[in-house]
Amino acid sequence: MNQTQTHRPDLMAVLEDQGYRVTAPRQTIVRLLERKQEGFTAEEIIAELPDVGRATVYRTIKLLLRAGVVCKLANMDGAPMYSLSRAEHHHHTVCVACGSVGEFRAATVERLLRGLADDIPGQILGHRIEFYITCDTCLPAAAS
Amino acid sequence: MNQTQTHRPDLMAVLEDQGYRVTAPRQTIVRLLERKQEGFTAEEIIAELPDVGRATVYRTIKLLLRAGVVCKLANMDGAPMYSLSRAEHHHHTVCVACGSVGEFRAATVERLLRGLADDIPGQILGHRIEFYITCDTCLPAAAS
DNA sequence: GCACGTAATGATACTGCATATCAATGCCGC
DNA sequence: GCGGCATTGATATGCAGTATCATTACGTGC
Repeated sequence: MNQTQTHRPDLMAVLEDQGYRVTAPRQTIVRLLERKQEGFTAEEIIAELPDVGRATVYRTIKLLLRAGVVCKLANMDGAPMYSLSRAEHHHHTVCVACGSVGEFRAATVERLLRGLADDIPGQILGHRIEFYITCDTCLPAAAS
Repeated sequence: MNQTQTHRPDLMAVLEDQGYRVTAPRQTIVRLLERKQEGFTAEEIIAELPDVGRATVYRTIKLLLRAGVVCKLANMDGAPMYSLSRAEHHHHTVCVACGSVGEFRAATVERLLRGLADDIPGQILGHRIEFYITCDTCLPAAAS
């Protein structure tokens, strides 16, 4: 539950472990992502890397998604965004002001999920839980 | 927590209350929506109502969204869908097999939200909670 | 060190979902 | 009946993402 703790994985190594080649475009993308503190959109990455084709950007993001080191989420409007993930199973907080994405894995959530199994008819396959916040850093500015 | 209980609002009356005109296209759309048992997509509505322009369908859905009688949600793949809403504040279960949307408002969820306020840095503005399930009706078929 | 096969790339086109534009129409009050 | 605003729908556009496909790069076996 510490938002500032950043265990940043070596994304390229992750891809390599999965048997993918280390190529120049992939390294370019991955290096950019590793520097991102906030959530990001695919189009943003594409714009920042004019020398890499859009297909490659989307492909690489998809590889990272499958590898579990990147998460796809949505901002409050439902627009898609991505964020690096550090923990295994977690949920997200998205600051509507600065776009920073936090992860939390409160024990209460997991307890809730177990309790809810009785409340929900049928078999639970998956869930989506996201919180939209004004983060501590943005709160002072928002108050003005 | 009763999925089959359907208090179906008169959608046209809702729009009228907000000061919008009762027009033929809007009535056509609204009548179709009122018959929907499952979640639906905008394109589905557009396809079923060839005489109504797509802009009008999207516009009407947006009016209903703002009025709070329709909810926008996402299926497990993240594809957007809509559903009529009956209760005030609730969350959704989406059956991945038949697309039926259930609402639940388990007390545990609200308790969770209050407890989480301490865990999450900053001020919570909103959240998104969706469960993807195989509903009781589809379970037998899924087992085969 | 070369040839072959597969992985990867990127230009382009396309799909799905949704909004913007805008001229035409319709309804309402006066 | 007229002036004005709400509404409509055809069309264009935008955004997110995938499909296609010819070309290039890589790595492995020989």
